[in-house]
Amino acid sequence: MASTKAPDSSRRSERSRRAILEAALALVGEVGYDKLTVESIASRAGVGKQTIYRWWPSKAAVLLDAAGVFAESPPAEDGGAEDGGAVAAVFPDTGDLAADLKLVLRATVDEFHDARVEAPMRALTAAGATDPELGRTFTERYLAPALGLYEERLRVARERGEIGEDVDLRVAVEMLVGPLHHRWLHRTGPVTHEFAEALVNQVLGGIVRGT
Amino acid sequence: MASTKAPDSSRRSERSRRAILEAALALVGEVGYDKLTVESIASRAGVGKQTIYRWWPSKAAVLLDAAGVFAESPPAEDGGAEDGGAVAAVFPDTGDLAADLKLVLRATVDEFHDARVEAPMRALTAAGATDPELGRTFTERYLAPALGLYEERLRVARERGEIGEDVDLRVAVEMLVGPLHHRWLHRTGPVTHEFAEALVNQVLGGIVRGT
Amino acid sequence: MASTKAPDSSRRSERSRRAILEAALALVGEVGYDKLTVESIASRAGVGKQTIYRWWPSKAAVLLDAAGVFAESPPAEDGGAEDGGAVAAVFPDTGDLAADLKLVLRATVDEFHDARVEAPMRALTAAGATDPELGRTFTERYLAPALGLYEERLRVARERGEIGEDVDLRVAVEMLVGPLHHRWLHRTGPVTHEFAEALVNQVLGGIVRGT
Amino acid sequence: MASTKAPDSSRRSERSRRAILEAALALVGEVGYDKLTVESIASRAGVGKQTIYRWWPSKAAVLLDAAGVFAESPPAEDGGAEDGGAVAAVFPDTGDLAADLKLVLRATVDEFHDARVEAPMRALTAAGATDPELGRTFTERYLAPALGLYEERLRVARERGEIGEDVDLRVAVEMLVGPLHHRWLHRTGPVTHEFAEALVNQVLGGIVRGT
DNA sequence: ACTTAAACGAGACGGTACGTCGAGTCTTACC
DNA sequence: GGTAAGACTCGACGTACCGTCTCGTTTAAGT
Repeated sequence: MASTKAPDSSRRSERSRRAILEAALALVGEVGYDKLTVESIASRAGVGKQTIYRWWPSKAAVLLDAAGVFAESPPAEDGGAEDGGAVAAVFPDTGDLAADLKLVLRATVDEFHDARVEAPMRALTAAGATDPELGRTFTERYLAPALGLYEERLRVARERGEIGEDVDLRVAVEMLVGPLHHRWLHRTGPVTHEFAEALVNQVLGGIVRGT
Repeated sequence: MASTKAPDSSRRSERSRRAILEAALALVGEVGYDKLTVESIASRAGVGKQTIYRWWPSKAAVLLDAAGVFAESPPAEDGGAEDGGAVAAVFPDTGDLAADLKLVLRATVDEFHDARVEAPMRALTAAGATDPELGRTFTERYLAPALGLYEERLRVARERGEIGEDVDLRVAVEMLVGPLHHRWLHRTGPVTHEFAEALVNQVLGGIVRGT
Repeated sequence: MASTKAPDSSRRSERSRRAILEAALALVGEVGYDKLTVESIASRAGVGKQTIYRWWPSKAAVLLDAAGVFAESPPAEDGGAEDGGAVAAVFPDTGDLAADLKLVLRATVDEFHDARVEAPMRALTAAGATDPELGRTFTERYLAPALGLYEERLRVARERGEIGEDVDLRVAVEMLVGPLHHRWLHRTGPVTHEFAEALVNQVLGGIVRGT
Repeated sequence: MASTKAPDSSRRSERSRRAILEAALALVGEVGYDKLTVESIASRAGVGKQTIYRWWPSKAAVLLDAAGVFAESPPAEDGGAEDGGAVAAVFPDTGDLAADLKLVLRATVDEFHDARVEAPMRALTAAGATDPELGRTFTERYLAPALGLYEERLRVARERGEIGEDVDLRVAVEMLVGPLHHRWLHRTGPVTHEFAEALVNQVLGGIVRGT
């Protein structure tokens, strides 16, 4: 079932692979996505251009993989809250739904302010907005799993009777995540811990005047 | 006293201006943002490249203006719900807040499915994600005014006592708009009228079990 | 009858044209034909690559034109013996055929030793050997006219009764020019004035023992 | 005492060697010298690139050896006139110098029209024109021995008193061979048996009117 | 026959140059 | 002086080969 010209991945140079991903990550932070060139990645990584084109179809795809490098190892200094890469992580469950959500959203706010995260994130968002295939991959690989964790936590809450039976959890997840992303992406207001907390409060409680 | 470089806008060719904006709009729909080139816009518009560079700093800026052309005249066949361009429009106020919000969000859903709107919208979102200046302009010119209309409507509702005194209206607006944009942008789920309605219901009522 | 994409030669930059031809000529002398690259020509000439590709189909074609630059003007310090470029020149006719031929062939020998001439000549010979189209052009443009001058001089000599009626003049021309080129090209022996003179003597008189 | 890098030629694969030479010969005929690549030779020969680089320094060197394959065995159907490869052959000596020269030159004309010979010959001529080292080798290996045979035949003729004492035989040889090569290489005229015969006649008899 | 080191096929690697595309600037002729 | 046209310099594209460098896998000489 292999494609007609697939390179032999067993002979792939791990050294080059990492150098490329790290160069891409560094450069997108330095010069931005539009001015990021495959040539500059190759040169920074000390690699031939062909080695990039052999394994990735576009600079966006490189960045997509590069984003995954985060989750793997490098800046893993703390012990658990790396929910951005959010592949293997588990959502906190202290029993207090509001507190758990606030914790996670506050962490997301922090990530949005981390330049090492923001640049590739904006780059991938931009690329995915325009290129459906890439967008789909990005969503499947990183976004959907993260949203799944939210949903799971909400489901548990519902089983505990904390959430209404008729609530659509997918919608609820997007109510938590969407506004934060929206404000960050479009700069419609300050992205702060306060915003995250107000958001959780209003999502949980609704905005209409209580009876 | 005229500066050495400022073009004299009084002698500007309106004919060329419109041709350029329409060509840009048409082309972004046909080939996508990445493959949209200034040269192709010039050629399609029957215009010299210099005429584009004289009046706009980048292809994104052209698109930014082109998006405004929508609101002005061409596809204005219906009677009120053109909130995407949303420059001069007024938010409906039938007295029923939920119904009004659903009406507007349903119209937004429809716009998201209109190919003439979606391509430039994604293009501008992508461009704005990466280019802060352009993003800021996009937000100020189109997004902020639209959000302002939401906020105004909510403020009226609060004055009527329908909304809690301690609700942050900016946050509330983003709770309505953010999830819809998020789902559209990242394709995390179907963008439907049902989604819009469930969203309004859950935003207004919250998701925690009522006492 | 114009081709589909012919550039407008009336707007061509003469400055760039000369810079390209001179750079090509200089470089082929410095690094040889095989290592001569279009990129290096462009860079040396201070010109975009595209400007080369716009006007010439290959580096060989550039060199072909560059060879013509010789005949035009630059190293024209003397007053008549520039028989290498030999486009407008006239064959000497002092009345003494042998002397005239020796004069010209000696000049050719000198040119073969002039590095400014040898490098492009070898380059064009090599390119023409392999690329029939280019070879044909080279022959028509430079070689055939030069040979024509020889033939003309021989014809005059025949009219004076100095050459046998049944002699094929084209063959005779090649008997004069071929051996010199052959020895130069294949390095089968020293290319000297003595060789040129012996050649003329033996061509005129033949090699079989006189009756 | 064995050097660190010299490959052990006793273990060399004769199978690969022949496959490479034949592939090179076939390919240079099909695509020409410039487009002939080491990679294509390797692929056609079913051989690793390294096996070529281990034994030859360049594609020209491969071709140089490949040319020798001719003389060895494959197209040797006739009985004597294979003077192109001309390694072990002997010049005919029927006693009639003119006839012998015409025989050989006519055979050379035929070879120039044989596509299996022409392509590699032009390739090697081109390569040798530009690369002095290779050119020297080509001349020493193939050309000089062939010219030596001519010279030998002429020397015999001189000893028989058929050729003038003061004739320079090296020059005479080049008078026979040079014009033919020149006309073939530069396409300055038809390369025919008639040309070969006129050439021999005029070389022997000279072109000035007999007293 | 068994061992073992070199040659082998394959092909990934760091590079250089290719020929093309488009960006943004500049020039020319026209209106 | 704005405009259509398009040539210009520049930089990046994605591809093709270069010559080098591992990888297993033959394969043939020496035990």
